[in-house]
Amino acid sequence: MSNAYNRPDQLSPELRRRVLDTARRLGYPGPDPVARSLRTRKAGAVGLLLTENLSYAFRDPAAIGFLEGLALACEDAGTGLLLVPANPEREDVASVHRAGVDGFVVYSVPDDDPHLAAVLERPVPTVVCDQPDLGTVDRVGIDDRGAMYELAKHLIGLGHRRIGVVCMRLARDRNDGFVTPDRQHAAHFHVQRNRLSGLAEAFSEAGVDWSQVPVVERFDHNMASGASGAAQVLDRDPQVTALICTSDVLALGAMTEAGRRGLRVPHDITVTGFDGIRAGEEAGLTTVRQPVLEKGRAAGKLLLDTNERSRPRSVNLATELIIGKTSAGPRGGAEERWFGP
Amino acid sequence: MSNAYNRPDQLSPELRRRVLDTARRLGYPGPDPVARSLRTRKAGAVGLLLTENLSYAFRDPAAIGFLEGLALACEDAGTGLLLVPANPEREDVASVHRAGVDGFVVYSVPDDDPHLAAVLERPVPTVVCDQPDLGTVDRVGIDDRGAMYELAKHLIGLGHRRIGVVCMRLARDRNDGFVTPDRQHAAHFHVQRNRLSGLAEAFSEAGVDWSQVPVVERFDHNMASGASGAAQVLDRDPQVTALICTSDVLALGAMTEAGRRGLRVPHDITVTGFDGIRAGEEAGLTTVRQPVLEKGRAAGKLLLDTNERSRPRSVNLATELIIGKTSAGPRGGAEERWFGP
DNA sequence: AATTGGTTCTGAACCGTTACGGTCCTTTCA
DNA sequence: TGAAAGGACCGTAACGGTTCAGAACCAATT
Repeated sequence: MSNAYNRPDQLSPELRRRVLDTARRLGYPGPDPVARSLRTRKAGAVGLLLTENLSYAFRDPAAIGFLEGLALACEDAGTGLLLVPANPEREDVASVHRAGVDGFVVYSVPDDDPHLAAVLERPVPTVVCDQPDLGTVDRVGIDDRGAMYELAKHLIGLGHRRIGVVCMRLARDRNDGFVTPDRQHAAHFHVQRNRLSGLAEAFSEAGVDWSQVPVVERFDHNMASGASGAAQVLDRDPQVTALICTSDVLALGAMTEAGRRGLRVPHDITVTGFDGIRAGEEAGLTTVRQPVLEKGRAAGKLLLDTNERSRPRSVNLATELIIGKTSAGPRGGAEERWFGP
Repeated sequence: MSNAYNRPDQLSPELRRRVLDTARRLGYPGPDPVARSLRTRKAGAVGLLLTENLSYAFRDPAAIGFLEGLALACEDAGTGLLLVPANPEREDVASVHRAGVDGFVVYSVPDDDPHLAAVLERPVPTVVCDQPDLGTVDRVGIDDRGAMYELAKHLIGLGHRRIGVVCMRLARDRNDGFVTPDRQHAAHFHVQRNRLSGLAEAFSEAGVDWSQVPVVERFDHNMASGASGAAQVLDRDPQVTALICTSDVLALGAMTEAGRRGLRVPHDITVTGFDGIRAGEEAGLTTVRQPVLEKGRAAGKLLLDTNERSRPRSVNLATELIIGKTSAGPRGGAEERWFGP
């Protein structure tokens, strides 16, 4: 039977025809994919674990880019891509246990996420993305710390010393508000922790007391969060000359808030982002561009690469500092004078 | 063993602990999801079939919205979402056969697609989206024909009689160029066929000879296609007063091309789209808004609804005509005079 | 005629789980 | 004290394929 479907060369055409005929007559719907998977130990799909609600993946431009790249790699290999529902609110990891997949890609989850732990217990290859190097599984990421350090150096060169920061969530608990240095240091999101640490290092080197810098955290990642985060920073210290956001989406929201307050960007205030999404590009945002699509594709390639893997591989992709139209010297600062009246 | 993991009430805590202990000691990685699926006849996932390359789904705003809605529904039900790789170039339907899923959602594929046929042969519930009503499976869609008819009536009311059309691919073969009425009528994409037919009906009623209207088809769905399609129409007949596009993406491209030719929208030429995507909204595009997210959610709900289903259900969602800033009366036409000098 | 070689076909084992029914032991009540 | 009832535990049979060993058959060679 199995041979009739999958191995036509093993039997005579005549028998094959007869088998298939009676199969159809009996209403046999073709080999069951699950039974096949059990026997062959191949599911023909890779699982994607996201910390956010599944639907969030389709709302964040950077996540969409990552998905596109990952889908590209899956497509090339002819495997399916299973989006695993991992509600961050619940501790329920059953969805991870139930996922019939040949491997997992884990995208930007907090390092203490129970879903991540559940994935690592599964005896299948795994690639983590935007996570710390676990040493046991493959990793894809960028140098968040170095990239942010470079961006900070740019701002310092422009003369900024009094700054504010708006960042994404730092842990699984909701904490919309100012962030203590302790919380920054202990952040469970690798990406955010390293971006903040890059900033802290650069500004500390420039003589800024980092513990006095207002850093505001937002749980939800959307423009509204960027706007309200910027508002909170500006309420605390209206004198800041630059708002550094750890994502473009937040930065776009921050620009909205600046406009609402009559602050011109970059004349009155500098705003920077991170990611290099399309909307930011159109707004001329100063940011760090990271190859999100390539990141997804690299993750997929790593996972689906059947070659002998000696030890876990770690891939760092290159980023690019984009100097846009949203950064300039502080009001009355050095840069300003070159063009000013 | 199974009970220790899944049915703690069936055995004493002491035994459970002992079982789990030795399991860990033996390096048992937990129940195998595939074997479980085979036994319980539940895969815990639904499959999504797209006609395009998988990665396309993450590039088209309307598709992204649909995916978001579908993901929302899956999330609510705690099921995974398997993206089935169905390369339209190849006739290879193995990916459909290999997909271990409890049901399929089929999104906007040509009605003669072999992948669709393969899905319908599988003994699992199916929901088709933006497809003709097959009578045998659930369906979700909109009244493409009626919506486009209404949009056409709006343009006719403005005074447009000399129009051009840019549409998406009408069949599986690439045919970038003008479309004969025959090909329009025989289009294998339900959505495109009905939108064109709505247009044809409205303009015929207004005394326009539809067979003389330039209709240009583009295989790839992106802004560049919209631009080149518009160019082809305008080259054929520079006198057209309105460019009707069957999607917002194409319309945005058409507007780019108009600008390139020094044509002001809507003063010199009217451009309309279909879908109601964000970028179109920002551009003030006259279009038909369809609830893409709701469409995805409805498809998921229909599929995951375990209630007794009497006969296949068919859901039509409401659309809304959006009169934007890209439509006005033709040059020197009636509308123009009201505001003109 | 017996051996060899090759092809086609059949049957059984196995993949890892869950569902089900049976055994055994303990408790309860007449 | 004995029978009935109930709970805990265990063994086994599917689920539906794939794979592989070997049987059966036929033709060619010795």
